[in-house]
Amino acid sequence: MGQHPTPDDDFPSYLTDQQLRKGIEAMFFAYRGFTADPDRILTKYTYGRAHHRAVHFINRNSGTTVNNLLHVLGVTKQSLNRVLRTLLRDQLIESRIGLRDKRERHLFLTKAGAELERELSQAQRQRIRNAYQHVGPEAVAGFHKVLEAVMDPELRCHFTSLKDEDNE
Amino acid sequence: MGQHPTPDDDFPSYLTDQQLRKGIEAMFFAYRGFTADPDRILTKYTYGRAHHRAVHFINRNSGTTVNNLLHVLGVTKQSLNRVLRTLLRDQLIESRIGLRDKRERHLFLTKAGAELERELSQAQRQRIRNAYQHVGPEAVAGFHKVLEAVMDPELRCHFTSLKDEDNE
DNA sequence: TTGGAAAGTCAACAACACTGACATAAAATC
DNA sequence: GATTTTATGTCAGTGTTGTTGACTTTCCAA
Repeated sequence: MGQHPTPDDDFPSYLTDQQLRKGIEAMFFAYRGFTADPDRILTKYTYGRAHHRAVHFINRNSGTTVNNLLHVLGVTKQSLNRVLRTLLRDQLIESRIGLRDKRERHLFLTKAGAELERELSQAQRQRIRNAYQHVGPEAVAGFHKVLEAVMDPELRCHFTSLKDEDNE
Repeated sequence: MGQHPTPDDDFPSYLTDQQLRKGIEAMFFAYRGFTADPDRILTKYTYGRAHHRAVHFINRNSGTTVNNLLHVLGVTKQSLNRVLRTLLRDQLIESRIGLRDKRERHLFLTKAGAELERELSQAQRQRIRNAYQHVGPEAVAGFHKVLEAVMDPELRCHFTSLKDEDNE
């Protein structure tokens, strides 16, 4: 099954189990590279990947609530709270009580938090930029298509909602 | 910088910081989907993602040594050893002393280990297959190009060496 | 024969996820 | 107005996965 040596229209060669496994391994190795630069930087601050993710999405969606953030990140509030507490303690983020709904806390980056975010995202962007430049726009378009198709549908809405904001 | 509103040849629109950030977030959400199915299965066995990775690469490269495996996985021998110990205990893998070099341990999947590997990879392949089918071969080719370009050069050799074996 | 590589083990630790339980405040509903 | 639900925060405990450092055994090779 899937090991068909002579591909035809019904069974295209890019859908063999071997090709799929190549894609799986490429995803594994690429994700390592994808997180390598920020991880290296974060060790300087005794922070981890979770802090990066929090800072990234607070910058991306300034004023987001805790509840929204933990849905986007897909973690429990206890797990997120641990990260937010250290970021608040170190004054990298700010938490403001909601105006309409006073139960909600809206999260913002401080000046120092924005600086950290920039340092992390610059390194990560540089790697992606190099890769994009190397392969060209058509490959990048395909890359985006596949990634979106691989997402869970319920996670995809978080992504596309962010994407729509870009198109303003 | 990078927020150029009117892209030209020197600064193509697919290399703006916004586009790069989209790619970064797509990678984040897609990786979640990518690991979701195996993770769900693994909880049944009280195993984790590290067990999946070990089983995957032992299946991929049957008879591999511990040293080779920890280079591919990018973890310390202590971390890998903990995983291998439980897999040995549960008789999912086998460790044979090397014939030429008796210090080396060559790792093999048992029947039960091969079954687990199949269960995990089938779920993961199905998701990738659906994505590939949905976007078509050109997008898949671009996907592979970008992933390979994102990898660290020293990790890429592990990937390409695996890839070359496919082409036998 | 000696040096060093390969493998395994033990201990300690840290990051990051989980569950469960509990508290507080405020909104929403009955 | 009383009750329920929601949003948040916190405490305790647990598990996986990674790390360092130290130590031993085995064994190839110079």
